[in-house]
Amino acid sequence: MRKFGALTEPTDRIEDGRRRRGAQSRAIILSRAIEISSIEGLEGLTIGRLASDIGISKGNITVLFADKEALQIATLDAAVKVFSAKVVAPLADDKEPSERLQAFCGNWFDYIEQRVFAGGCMLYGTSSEYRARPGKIQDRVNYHKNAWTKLLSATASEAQRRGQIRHDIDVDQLVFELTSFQAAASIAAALGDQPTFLRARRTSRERIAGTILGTETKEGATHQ
Amino acid sequence: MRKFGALTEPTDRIEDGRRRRGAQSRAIILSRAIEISSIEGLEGLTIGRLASDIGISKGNITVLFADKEALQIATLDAAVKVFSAKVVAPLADDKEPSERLQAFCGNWFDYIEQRVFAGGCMLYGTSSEYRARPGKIQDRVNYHKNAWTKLLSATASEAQRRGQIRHDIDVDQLVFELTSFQAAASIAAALGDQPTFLRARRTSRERIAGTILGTETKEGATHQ
DNA sequence: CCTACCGATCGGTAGG
DNA sequence: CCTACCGATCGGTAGG
Repeated sequence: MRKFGALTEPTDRIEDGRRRRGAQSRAIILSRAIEISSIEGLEGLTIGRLASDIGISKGNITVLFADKEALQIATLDAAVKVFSAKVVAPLADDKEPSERLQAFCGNWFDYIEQRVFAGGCMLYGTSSEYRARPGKIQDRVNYHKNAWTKLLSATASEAQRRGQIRHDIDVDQLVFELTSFQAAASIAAALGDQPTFLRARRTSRERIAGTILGTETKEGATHQ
Repeated sequence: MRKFGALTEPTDRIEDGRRRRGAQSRAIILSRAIEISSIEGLEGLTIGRLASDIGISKGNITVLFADKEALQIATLDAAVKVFSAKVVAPLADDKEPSERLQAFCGNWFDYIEQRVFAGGCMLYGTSSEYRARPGKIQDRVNYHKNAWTKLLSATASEAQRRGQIRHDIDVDQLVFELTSFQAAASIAAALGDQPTFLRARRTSRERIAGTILGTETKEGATHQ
């Protein structure tokens, strides 16, 4: 009897649009939640303020996210999704791994410079915020941070296997340094400390270039 | 008439001990305030919890610290005082500046390892917490962070003038890297990530050693 | 029996 | 150094 309706998806058995509107509300809530928690932290996020900012009821938020902790985790996940779309996704897999490593980090600095979030990178902000507070949120932060770290490590290792990165380079050491510079850059950007931010970007670029064999890069390998 | 009392200082014109007890209360309050805010952040510090933890009234705290922001700044200052006593003060001025630079950073890692504060170094924790929140607290955080950065820069510059550090070394670059590694180490220590903490300490030590001329250090100058 | 949303209010606690 | 309150807001939930 029922055909594909014009306004309902085949998987949506409810035809009055409640499910669709729910997804829309979730997106609006998370967008504002990211803005707030980028500046105030995930602990600074409150259901009441979030509701009044958007112009909806608190009950609406509770019904969509169960409780505050679930909202905080959903906010973190949504922020990481944006990060991933800006930094990770644009990279074509057909690039050489050494170029991809440089591009991942380059994209990261671009994404910070574009001020996608007012408080810099949510990954590093929440990493500091929950460093001493064990729980579900800390676990989720570590999960996301490890995903980023492992992406860089795996890319560098692949480059090393292909002979693009020197064999005496310790990949874990390289990634430790790169993420340390990113953490410093994220704070510098939020503080408006442009010189430190630019120094971090330059340091990252040259640190990677200094590990690469063969082709001389324009930046040179003048890591001191 | 009044001579130097046994229990009162000459500057204390009130002799019934109120000023002394006030200072004692301040010290007790600040000690607990540091413990709380090291873990929960300065924004996670609340007057009510602080009072009930110690077993005093909220009014007592308000009377000694005026308002919450003043309490937060006093807590930050008190934490930095502990940091300074552990890391900066023990160093004799008669040491060579290159040794002093290595010792400042070595002391910093020791102080983190000793878990003086549960949440690592308050300087880096608050630097992240207030990165996007302009105000008196952010100003104070920047003041303290600059003092630490400038201490390292001045020491390195002095070492360079005396020919102990290579002339091609950019001191600001060196200090940027050292403080980036410290920030990463502070978070790693709070998270219980010992490998990353040890890597940060080793990286810092070798980064400094790699800049030093003449005498070969035991660690070598194998910065890659 | 489900989801989405409302106005109102729950018990507690915030800074002052 | 205390109790006693205030205007407000917290996270969460009631009935409709």
